[in-house]
Amino acid sequence: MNRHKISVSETRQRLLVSAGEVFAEQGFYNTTVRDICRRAGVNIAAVNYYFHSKEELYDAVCTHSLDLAVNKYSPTLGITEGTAAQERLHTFIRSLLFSILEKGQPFWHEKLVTREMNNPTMALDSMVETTIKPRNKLLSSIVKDFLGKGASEELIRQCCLSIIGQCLHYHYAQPVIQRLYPKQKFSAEGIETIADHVTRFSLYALQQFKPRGKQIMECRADHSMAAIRRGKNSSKH
Amino acid sequence: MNRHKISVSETRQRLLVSAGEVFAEQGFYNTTVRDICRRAGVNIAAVNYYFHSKEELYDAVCTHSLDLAVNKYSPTLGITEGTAAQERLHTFIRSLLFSILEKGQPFWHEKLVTREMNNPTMALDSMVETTIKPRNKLLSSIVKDFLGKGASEELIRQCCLSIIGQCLHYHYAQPVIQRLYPKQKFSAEGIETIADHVTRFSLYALQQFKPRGKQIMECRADHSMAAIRRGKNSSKH
DNA sequence: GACAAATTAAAACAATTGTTTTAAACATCT
DNA sequence: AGATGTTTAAAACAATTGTTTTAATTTGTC
Repeated sequence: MNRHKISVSETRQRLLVSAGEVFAEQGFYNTTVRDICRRAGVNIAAVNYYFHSKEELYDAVCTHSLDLAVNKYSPTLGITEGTAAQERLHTFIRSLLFSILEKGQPFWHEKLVTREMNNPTMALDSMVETTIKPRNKLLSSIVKDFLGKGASEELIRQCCLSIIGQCLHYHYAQPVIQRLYPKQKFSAEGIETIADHVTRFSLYALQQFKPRGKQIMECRADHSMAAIRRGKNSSKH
Repeated sequence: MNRHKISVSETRQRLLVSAGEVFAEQGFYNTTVRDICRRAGVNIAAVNYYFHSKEELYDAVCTHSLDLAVNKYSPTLGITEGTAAQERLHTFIRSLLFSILEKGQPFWHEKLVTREMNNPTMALDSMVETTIKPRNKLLSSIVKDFLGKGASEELIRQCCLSIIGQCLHYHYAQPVIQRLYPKQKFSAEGIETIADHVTRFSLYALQQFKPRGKQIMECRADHSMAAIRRGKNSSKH
């Protein structure tokens, strides 16, 4: 009977994978269960047999991809307390960009989240709690390091939105970016370049927002990014 | 007979208005012709009578709203050659933000374009030519003023994307911004505040990108934005 | 091998979509 | 007023969606 549920029927897993692929790519509303089943090589009825509906399948995909995300590819990764602020910023931006622009299962969740931000389903509320708020908190702490104690909550929030906005734009506007700049590459190499720019752009701005004082000199510092770049892929073609 | 086509049946106009409203709000795919007709107080068959299909109705809305946009509310408005670079930047950002965040007929077109950028239909290609490319060219020229002659095409492009990205984020991520910051207002007053921040943020970054030289002092200048603010609504509550 | 449960397959269902048909209502002109 | 062309209204159509039903097949256990 149901003594040992070994291999919860590979069909279920196949559905989960195919659904993750399509949902991350096209979003909830633009995806049909027939498409999912076709890719999974599975009968249509399977989605209602294993999950009870398209919605619950989507929920399953969300929690499953969240598991993958937090366990293996959290944007917090490598950002410790001790790290210098500008490097923490760079790491944050880099991870975010990779997770929304790179293809592949590990990055499904961020794509789902990014879609939800723009085109919500019933899953958004939980995503706000599990993913967006923590991510925002992390970025806020980084921004705070730049702006200092005196910075208002509003300014911090606005700067966070400016940074996130720059990143997500490459995801949201991908169709038109491809047309405007056909040479724009979204390979790993290309994403690194984008990350470098966004970091530099934001760094420059943040440094200027800092209250008047000693940083007048250091804000001019161009070696800030150089220091970040060094040791990664300093010689890129 | 068809000697003088007076008053092309108010129904057609009602359809055009309702369709513009709904398309701008929900995009092409999420809009049903039944919804459009209901709002217009018109029979379903009317859309196929006056326009031949949902697609052609959408096309009509696009060209009609483009007319309104270029004739009355072009983002070029007020940006002349002589104006100071930072004021041109502020004007550009302000107009863009207003046209995607404010409600109302005059701003339909930018909302349609913004939707197309993310979720293309057959209309995107023409929009790229008529709206996006010109707008990009304008912003590029402004950015160039900041970066100077020596700036590479790639840097200019990246900075433009950073600026546009910051603005459109407020449109794209509106559902989640509302949840994260319930106090965020998108009234005219609120939009002005956003425009001020995005301008300042971008200004600071651009100034730092400028090749080394005289601007070391002036980049620190906080009065740049103050000068812009002055004369608009210098005392806001 | 036989029986029971779990899984798969095919077909059908109900709801929604854009579109078309059909006829009624209206307007215009002689 | 009556004929003619234009516009509206109601209903039906075909295609697509998520879901369910029904029966066939496979799997596990004795």
